Amino acid sequence: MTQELMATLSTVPVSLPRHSKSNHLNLNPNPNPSPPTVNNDRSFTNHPILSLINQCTSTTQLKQVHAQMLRSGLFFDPFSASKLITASALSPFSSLDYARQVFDQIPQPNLYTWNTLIRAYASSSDPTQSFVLFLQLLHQCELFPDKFTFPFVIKAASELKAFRVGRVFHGMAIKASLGSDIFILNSLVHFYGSCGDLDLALLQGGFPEEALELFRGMEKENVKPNDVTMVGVLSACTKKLDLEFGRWVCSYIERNEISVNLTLSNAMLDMYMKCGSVEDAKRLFDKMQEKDIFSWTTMLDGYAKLGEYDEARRVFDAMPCKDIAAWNALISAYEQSGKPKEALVAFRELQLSKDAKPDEVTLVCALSASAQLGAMDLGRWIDVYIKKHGIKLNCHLTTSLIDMYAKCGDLEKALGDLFSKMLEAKVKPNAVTFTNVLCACSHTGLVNEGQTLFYQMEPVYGVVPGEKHYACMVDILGRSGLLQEAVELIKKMPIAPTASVWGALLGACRLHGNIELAEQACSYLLELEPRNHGAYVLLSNINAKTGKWDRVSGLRKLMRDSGLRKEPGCSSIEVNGIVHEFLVGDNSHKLSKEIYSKLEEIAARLKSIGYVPNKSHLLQLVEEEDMKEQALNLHSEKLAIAFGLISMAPSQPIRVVKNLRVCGDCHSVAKLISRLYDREILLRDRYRFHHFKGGNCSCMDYW
DNA sequence: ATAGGGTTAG
Repeated sequence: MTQELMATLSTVPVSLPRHSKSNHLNLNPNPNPSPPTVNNDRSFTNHPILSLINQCTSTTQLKQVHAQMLRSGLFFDPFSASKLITASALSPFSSLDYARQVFDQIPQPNLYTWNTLIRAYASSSDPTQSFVLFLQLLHQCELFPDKFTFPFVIKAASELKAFRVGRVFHGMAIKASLGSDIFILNSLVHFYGSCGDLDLALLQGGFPEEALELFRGMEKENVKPNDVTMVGVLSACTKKLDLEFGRWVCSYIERNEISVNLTLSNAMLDMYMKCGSVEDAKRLFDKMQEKDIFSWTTMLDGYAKLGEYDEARRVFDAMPCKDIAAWNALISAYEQSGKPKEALVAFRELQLSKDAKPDEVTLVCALSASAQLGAMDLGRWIDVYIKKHGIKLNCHLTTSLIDMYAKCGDLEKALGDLFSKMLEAKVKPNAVTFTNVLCACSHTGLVNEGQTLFYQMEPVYGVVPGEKHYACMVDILGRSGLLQEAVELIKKMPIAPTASVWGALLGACRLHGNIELAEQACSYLLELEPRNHGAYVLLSNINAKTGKWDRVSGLRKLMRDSGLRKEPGCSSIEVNGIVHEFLVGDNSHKLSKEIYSKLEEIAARLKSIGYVPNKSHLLQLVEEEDMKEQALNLHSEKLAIAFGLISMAPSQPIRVVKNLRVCGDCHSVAKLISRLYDREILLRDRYRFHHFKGGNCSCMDYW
């Protein structure tokens, strides 16, 4: 829809009248006089029915007034109709659908009426409707957009980050001699700044710069920037992380005696915080006489983004009232910086506090944290919560649900259920959705489905494949043995192959024992990421598999010399909604004794069926550098599985998440446990998913 | 005759 509109708008013949800057009298203001049905008698201004409109407190009451207006004929007076539109579109109990119905019945809506509806749509959930109306205004009636119309449609363009459409509005406003209107300029400054998040903006050097250009241009046009302008200018500085210019703007505000209200102070706070001057921000914050929820949240978010969690928490605790944005700032900061456990603790706190109700953002964060931890119980609970509260499944929420189910091992639910439903409901998948879906295809070995989707991405869904999608596709192809196809795909990439692309190829080479290609992939990978521990491990693994021990020890030496060390293995498991973490040889858990005796029991049972722990040179090298025989039993994933066996009902599958690749011995043991104890085990490691059932694993022993 | 532009979380 947006694309269609953009195309239309960019070809719109601009035939706007030039708004005279001087006060010339327009001798022929309306070449097409209104039809006779329209009553232009101004005495209606004080009509008693009109005063009723202002007393309405519900749509039902408005409808009653509407009926009276129809009966009395007042509805056919454009001014009176405009009053009804304003009430139905902008009042606190507004219903845009109803406003639109009313609008469609007005024979000759005046410009005020058009503008009111365009304005209401601009800040609605569907701002494209502003564009639709704008086009109708241009093509279906004699009226022309005026200085009120443009700020609203530009606002809609900001909301949608519709850069091209917004730029067309800018051009049209200039042609209509409205290029110096401070309201239009301010909305444009904000618009250009707000388009700065797009990938496109990054490629083109950033639109915040255009916002600043507009501000500089105001000087030449002799338009005096005001406080609202400066909010937009500061916000553009924030996007550019340009502290120097930000400071200059603050002094400009002072020099030009621009009134500094709370909003402007907040914009300054945000600029200082995000551009890296916490001191300036703190100084200003402490000095501010009046603070609102924005001031507090800006400080909170600033500290959280800097990783200063204690300080963030202090600000949060000091807040006089905490709305959902404040909670979200805290929760998302944890979730985004690899602290999913802390994120969920805060999420739980929010539910207990009853300060605010979780919204889409909160739920997306909580789902993402659940996915990171493999906490499917909580993930499912959130799924139910969404349904129970009738929360509309938008793209972000659906994508997070798909991610959560896929990462927690329910690929069927993620792909078959959620993704299909998403398409059915016409919710547009975005780049992240495709990453999750392709990843799920790779884990379930859905080569054809993955390939089809990948090639549909751009033509059907308008999502340009990025490096992550290529990496997934290389993985899907390579894993199924189509190494040559994978190489061809890499060659055809319009963007430079990234480390994850080479990593995927390397993994596939390991699986299919292609040393030659592996060496190539690895050297490309190490060129991009010289400190990639996994690359060395994989390459050693392939060489060891084919007995090239010289190369193996050479690689090991290389690793040692470069001081590369493996991060400690860590596994987590969710039991009754609480996430437990285990490190290698961990005995800090309060049920540690029971866990270790369970492990002994397992070892004995395995031994009785003839199982010999796999302590081959290969595994020692690859998985745990200084692994001793007994250390096999102390791996974090084994501890987590043992804990699951003693603490969960036999009917429940055991879900474990490990931060590194699962060790070969642990993999064999998990398979046997799934048979001996008749338990499903779902183990997600850093790279893929292992679903153990009846003695087998879904990865078919290739990982 | 009526009105408009701005700041925090993802």
